Amino acid sequence: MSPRPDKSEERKDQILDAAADVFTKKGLQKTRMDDIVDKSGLSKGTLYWYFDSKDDIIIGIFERIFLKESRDLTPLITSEKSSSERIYEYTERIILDLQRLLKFAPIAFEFLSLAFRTKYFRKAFKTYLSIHMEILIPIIQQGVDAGEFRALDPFEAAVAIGAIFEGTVLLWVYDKDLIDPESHIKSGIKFLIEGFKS
Amino acid sequence: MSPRPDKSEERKDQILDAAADVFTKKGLQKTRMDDIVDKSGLSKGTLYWYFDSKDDIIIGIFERIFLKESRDLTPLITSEKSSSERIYEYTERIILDLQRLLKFAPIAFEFLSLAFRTKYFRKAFKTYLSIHMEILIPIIQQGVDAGEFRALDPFEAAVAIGAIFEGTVLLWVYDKDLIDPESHIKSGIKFLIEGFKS
DNA sequence: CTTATTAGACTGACCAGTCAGTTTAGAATA
DNA sequence: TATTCTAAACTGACTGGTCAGTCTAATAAG
Repeated sequence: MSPRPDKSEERKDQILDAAADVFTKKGLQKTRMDDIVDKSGLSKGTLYWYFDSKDDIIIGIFERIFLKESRDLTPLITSEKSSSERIYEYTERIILDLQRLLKFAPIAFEFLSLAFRTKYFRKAFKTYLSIHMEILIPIIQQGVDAGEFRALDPFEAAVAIGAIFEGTVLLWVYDKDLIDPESHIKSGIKFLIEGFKS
Repeated sequence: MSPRPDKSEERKDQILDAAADVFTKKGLQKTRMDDIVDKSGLSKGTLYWYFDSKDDIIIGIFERIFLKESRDLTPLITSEKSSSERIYEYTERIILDLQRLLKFAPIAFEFLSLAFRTKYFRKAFKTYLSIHMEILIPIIQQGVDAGEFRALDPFEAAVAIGAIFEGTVLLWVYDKDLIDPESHIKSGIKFLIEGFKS
């Protein structure tokens, strides 16, 4: 069809790479389309050829960070190992991706405030949470059934685990010198698992 | 001295009331000075008589939310009660203020992203965290000393408690139908305390 | 030669902040 | 007690810069 080779994926990546970089440095709002133009080495016309608007680019970045790279954690649900071990493994896997995510923390919180104002983001975050809950709840339920954990509400326990993950990152934002996300997530999860067992 | 009674405190409050309202509804960035003008019933000139800039008003709002209303929690450090009881009481006190804080959640996350970009906010959040850590750590240390808790790092434990608070609120932002901040904070803290004891 | 792609100058809406002037409440004066 | 006087308090039309998005012309691949 096209008399020229389709470079659209390459170009879109090029634009999103540049945008991610500038957005992270300057913030979503303070970033100008011209900043992305300069950083990408393309022109404004090209940017608008591939993306309809700044918001469109913002959503592209969001999906890249939060949705695209969803490692498949479902095998953990049916593993042979004990529930505790599987939760620790889940923790390890999340932590593997943590450095990448922390780099985007500055804009992550801007996305979060968008969750209050636009339906798209509200829905996306809801999905993000439910994916993780649907992995954790069965694992915990199995732990209860097997007598490994005491009688507890698996949903409440899963929420507590999620809170440790997210909350530790938040405390790190409060004080990046004081909090080490990796080790404090690990110790927090350990405390919880002990609590599940007692 | 002044040929007219000093209404500056009243006026500043009036402006901040209006600003808090509009900021929460529209966001820091999307809010126009004219929105605050309309809401406050004052004129633009008056706004700039009392505040130097929009940023100045934003900082005023921030301090009102995060710094002014710091209930005094220090008595908990030296109470007669057990460490667990004191942590539960600390939890109850935080929860008392939770509804007010959740109302401001939409802008709280905008403040958080400012923590990455401006020194003032970075410092303020650091202070906020240290205030809470300085209450929790001694309580936990006493629990360890008294044999109520197993040998654990009081700082790590305090971070875990803080993470439950902040993280539960974050999960609530992800899905406001699924998460009930009040009850999930309580259950999360309970799991941790059990973990401290085991 | 056709058409996807690229370039970047340009437009117009928007909005923080300004400023020249007006009003007000109390102080000073007589 | 009535009458200036003063400075703080207030007003809102205006300005100047900014920036998302558009448009037209140029380019180059096939």
